[in-house]
This record gives sequence, C-alpha cells and structure tokens, in this order.
Amino acid sequence: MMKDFECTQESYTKEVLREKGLKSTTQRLAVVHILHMSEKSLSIGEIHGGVKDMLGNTGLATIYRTLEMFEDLGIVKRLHFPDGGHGYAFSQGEHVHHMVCVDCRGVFDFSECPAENFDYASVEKQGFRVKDHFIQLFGQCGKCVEAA
Amino acid sequence: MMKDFECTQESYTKEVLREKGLKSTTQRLAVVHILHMSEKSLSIGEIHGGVKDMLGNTGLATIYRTLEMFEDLGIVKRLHFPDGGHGYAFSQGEHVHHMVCVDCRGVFDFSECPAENFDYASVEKQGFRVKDHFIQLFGQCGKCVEAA
DNA sequence: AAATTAATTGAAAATTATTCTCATTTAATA
DNA sequence: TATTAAATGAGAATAATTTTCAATTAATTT
Ligand SMILES: [Mn+2]
Ligand SMILES: [Mn+2]
Ligand SMILES: [Zn+2]
Ligand SMILES: [Zn+2]
Repeated sequence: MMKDFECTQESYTKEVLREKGLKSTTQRLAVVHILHMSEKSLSIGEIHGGVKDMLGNTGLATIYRTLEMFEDLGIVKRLHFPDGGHGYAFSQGEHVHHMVCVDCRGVFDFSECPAENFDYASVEKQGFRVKDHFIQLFGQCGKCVEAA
Repeated sequence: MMKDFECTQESYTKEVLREKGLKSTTQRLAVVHILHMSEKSLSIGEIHGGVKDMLGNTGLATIYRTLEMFEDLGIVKRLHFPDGGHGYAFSQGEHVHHMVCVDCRGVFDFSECPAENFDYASVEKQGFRVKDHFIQLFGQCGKCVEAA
C-alpha cells in the first residue's frame, strides 16, 4: 500500500499526541484530515459523517472525545455561531483567530491578533487578571457576499 | 402595593420591547431583574430557578424564548466557557465586552473595545467582509485569585 | 372599566446534544 | 510476536433545546 502523503497538520498532530503519550489512532488522524480538507468549519455531525466516509463505522462518542482533546491540545478551535450552533476548525496549535461567514460557516484564520496592543491593565479592575482571550470575527465570505 | 423601583435596565428593556411591539411580561422583566442583580453570569437553569423564586412556576421554554429574544435585541449577551457551558449576562444594549472568571463565572463588562484600532482590512482576504466581532476575556476575578 | 385581540405562556412531548459504561480492539513498546 | 495501557464502539443514560397547542395575559379599544 502506498504511504499517504503526510501534511503539516497531520505530522504536527502526531507529534503533539506522542509528546503527551497519547495514541495516534486512525480515528484521530481522520478527524484532522477532515478538518484540514474543509474550507468551512464543521459541526460534530459533519465531522462524524466525514470520518465514517473515510473509515466506515465510527462511534460518535469518539468524535466528541477527540474534539475535546484536540481543543485542549490547541489543535482545533471551537467556534460559536449566532444561532447557538458550534463549529470546529483546525488551528495548528498556534495563536490564531478566525473570521467566520455567518451564511456558509466558511472560516479564514489569521494570526494578527486584533487585541494586539490593547491595554489589559485598563480593564483589570478589582484584582481581575486576564489570562486569555477569545476573539471571533463575523461577516460574509466573498462567495456569500456575491450570492446575496 | 408599592410600585417597584424601576432601574435603568428595566426601563430600557421595556422601551426596547415596546418599540418592537413586544409585550413586557412579568416573566421577561423577571429575567432582566435576575441578570441585573447577579454579579456573575447565569446559566439557563440558574435564571429559570431565579425566576421561579420570584414568580412561582414558570416554564423553562419561556426562559429559552426570552433569552434568545433578548440576545437578538442586544439586551443580554451569551458567554461561552472553556468547559463548553454557557452563561448569560446583561449588556444594556451597548457595545460591551465581558471579562469572565473561569473559576466562579463572575463577569465584568467594559466598553473599551480591545479590537478598537485593529485594521480589519488587513484580514479581509478574498472578499471577506467583517461585520461584527465577539470578544471575551478569560481570567480570574480578585476573589478567586486570592482563594487560589 | 369591560371587551377585544394578538402575543405569550406553561406543560408535556419530541427532538437533539452530550456523556457514560463496559466489553472489545488497537497502537505503541519490548 | 507478546504485552499492555489507551482507545474505541455500541448503546444506554442524561442533559439541553425545541415544538405544539390549549389556556392566559398585556396592550389596545370601546
Ligand atoms: Mn489574540
Ligand atoms: Mn458556545
Ligand atoms: Zn460564506
Ligand atoms: Zn471568580
């Protein structure tokens, strides 16, 4: 059998898993592949469907377990949509933020941080300490702008 | 019976509802009151509990309906926690962001926008148009910093 | 103040989302 | 190839959210 082409995302994931003593299972690598292939964010159900297409039957619980783990590891990011739904997007373990299209759920990530030179001290009242931030930009992708 | 003191949040809500031809029901005003009183963000269940304490039996569906409506109207903001849970916080219809304590879910809102002078054009690739953004700061509140 | 009426509610069922359990499988290592 | 701890799958169990529809109520009109 021909060895699959291994993209940056796949080898990155394997490396992170190995470092943590976690296994690089086919299911986990399939999740990475599905997300990596997609230009839009995917729901749990869509990821599950994609993995089943690749591997045949796969437990939904495994998808939940994998995504939670990947989020903790910084491999994927969970996005929150105005309609209450959620999507997942690859984030390569770097500090990236996402622009999401509210029409098609397409995603574009970017590494410039919108809060780059924000003075956190100005809002750290009453001893509050800012440790992290979540930023998500909403809008329409090029295609959806035209289609509208 | 003595007329209740009407705070800014309550009269603001009534006004928004009236403008939209929506009714200022006791349930809706109770939700505003509960959120306004709380220094932390509240889950759907907590809000439901609070409203039941004020009014006696209240349908959970009403709480869901109210919060969705309030979010659309900009009266409340839904917050997203790292553990996957959600909380709601009053937002007075203004453009505010929230700092949340990951330990106690306490919230502080602030009107300075961390992305104030971010150059959106720099990330609007391929025709993407940014229309809105969601920013949430994570950290620990003063109490939880001490307690830790 | 009563009548009117469209909006809203409550209750329960229905649906959807998420987690748990545990027997079986599998990736990593020796 | 044998060993073993980690991971999976199946399905049950929970939790979260939405739907339906008859009954109630806030706002408006007599
Ligand atoms: Mn950032
Ligand atoms: Mn969310
Ligand atoms: Zn789009
Ligand atoms: Zn706290």
